[in-house]
Amino acid sequence: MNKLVSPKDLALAIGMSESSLKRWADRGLLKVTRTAGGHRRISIKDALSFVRNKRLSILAPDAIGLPTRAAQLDLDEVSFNECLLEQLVAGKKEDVWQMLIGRFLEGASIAELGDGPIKSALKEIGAKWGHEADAIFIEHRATDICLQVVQQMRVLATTDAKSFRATGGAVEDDPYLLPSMLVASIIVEHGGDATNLGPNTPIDVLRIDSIQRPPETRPELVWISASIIKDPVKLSSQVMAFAEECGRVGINVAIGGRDIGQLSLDEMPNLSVHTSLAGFDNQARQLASSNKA
Amino acid sequence: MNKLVSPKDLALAIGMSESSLKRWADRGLLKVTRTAGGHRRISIKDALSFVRNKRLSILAPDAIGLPTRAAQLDLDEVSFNECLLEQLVAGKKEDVWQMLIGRFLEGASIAELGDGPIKSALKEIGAKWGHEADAIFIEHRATDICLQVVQQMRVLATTDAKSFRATGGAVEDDPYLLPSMLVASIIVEHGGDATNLGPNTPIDVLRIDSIQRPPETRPELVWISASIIKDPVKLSSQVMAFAEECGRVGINVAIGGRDIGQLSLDEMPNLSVHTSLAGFDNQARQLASSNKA
DNA sequence: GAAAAAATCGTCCAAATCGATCAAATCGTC
DNA sequence: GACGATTTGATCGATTTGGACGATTTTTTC
Repeated sequence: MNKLVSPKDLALAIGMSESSLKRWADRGLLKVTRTAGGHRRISIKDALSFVRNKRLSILAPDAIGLPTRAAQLDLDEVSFNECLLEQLVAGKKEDVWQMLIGRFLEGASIAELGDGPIKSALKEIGAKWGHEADAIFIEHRATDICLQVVQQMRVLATTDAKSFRATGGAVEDDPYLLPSMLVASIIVEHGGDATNLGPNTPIDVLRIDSIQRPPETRPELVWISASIIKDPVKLSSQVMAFAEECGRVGINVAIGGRDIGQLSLDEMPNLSVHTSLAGFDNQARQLASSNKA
Repeated sequence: MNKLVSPKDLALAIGMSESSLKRWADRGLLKVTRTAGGHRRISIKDALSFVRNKRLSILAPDAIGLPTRAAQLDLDEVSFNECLLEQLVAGKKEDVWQMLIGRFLEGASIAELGDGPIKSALKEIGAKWGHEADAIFIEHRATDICLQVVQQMRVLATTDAKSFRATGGAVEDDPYLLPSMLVASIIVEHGGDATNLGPNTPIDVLRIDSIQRPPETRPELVWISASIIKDPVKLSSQVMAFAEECGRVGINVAIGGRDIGQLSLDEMPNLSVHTSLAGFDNQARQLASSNKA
């Protein structure tokens, strides 16, 4: 994953000329290191970030040491999702990695991938089998694979400059890691600084990292993920109270998750209820752009 | 810490050729000492300053690192741990990242870092505060930061060739992610192929990915992490039964974790009880080397 | 301690890359 | 379509890199 490639290799991989690569590097569009003798070397991470930013596609993955991708360009969305589900069930880590990271590099957003293939695959996996041991096995393994991929996307999307801050996690008694990790990654993708408090995080804990902080260090957004809700009534009132407190100090609250429908939440100007990751994506984009100005 | 490395090691570590390293050394760009017979030797200190100076990135840390033995507790070690604890409590993601990944790149093994700074910091965090909201906040945030770092080490350590296979996870009702992730990373560090089934994984689920697989695809090692044990008696008998079944088909079982002392386990040839990550580390090393032959 | 195996030496050379230059291709505008 | 501005791709001699070689040193093994 962390090999160095030459400008020629990368040029070959993306079907551009070596001259252009060198020029882009010299103009700072592509991060390069130099050998002691002055030759340019590009880390895979920087190469991939560049490919994604420039909206290029990798035509010859093997030129930069990436495993050749099975012909997926001609796969329509439905069969892509089916194929991913198949690989996830089979535990083919590398194949899943290639499929998802491939899409990511072609410009797909984390939210798109999370709402689409990942969500539908995990939903299918959760639904098709019961709670037998083998069902749990498939689910745990698939979750671990997805976690690794999402974490990798988070690393690939990380930039130095942080445009806004956000904190969040999954509610108490919700053990799911992935949704909250996805939201954190989406925030990072938009240049934000995300603190993911992970699964099983009571609202009181979110309060600590938001309202109870000194004003300058407060996040601009708090996200709440609720895949499993034990006590909808209690959680509803907790969220409402929390959102109101946040509203008084100008913090936005965004909530989403599989079981979000069980909550009854009043309308509030600073409270967004998202039924998909796309909602978080939009909100993150808005926050990022408003902070840039 | 006065370890010497050869040009080949350093070349491997930074992804350059041995020839170039030798040439650079002869040109005076890289400080080298010579053995009596004329072989070049480079101190880690000089190697790192060279790498920093040239802004090269280290690709294969294990090439210049040695699996060092028992942690040497000098003053530096203590203040390093104190500093890490401080940064973790403050939530300084980047600093923690830099400290731990830095150590990793300098050659520290994942097991060392897990047994040393990470374990002591999280233990301290868990102990010092009670179960108030702010304590949970600190703990969740610190755990997330450590998880990201360990995940990244796992990626950095990943190689193509897989020398052996292992599967494992944390026992039922144990929600902790980190220990099992650490073990998975250690396996990968030694060239193994690790399937981490994550927290809250019943023994029956481990059975699916081990004994119940077709013989050729069975893992050679199953690890069990037990940070929290709800029913020690039941778990003991479950583990014993599982280990016995594994023994019959030649699978090794390794168990460890904070609350491992609560279990009463009989001696078995294929069952290892580890009180630290170093135990897993050794076992992984043995498996890797025996498979290479 | 001697023999065998592995690592490193210095040297050589083909291939890759450098920076610079320039013609061709592409773009935006009129 | 014409035209200036920009981007791209190709080419050049000079330099750097990486792999190969037999000879020597270091490490491992018995």
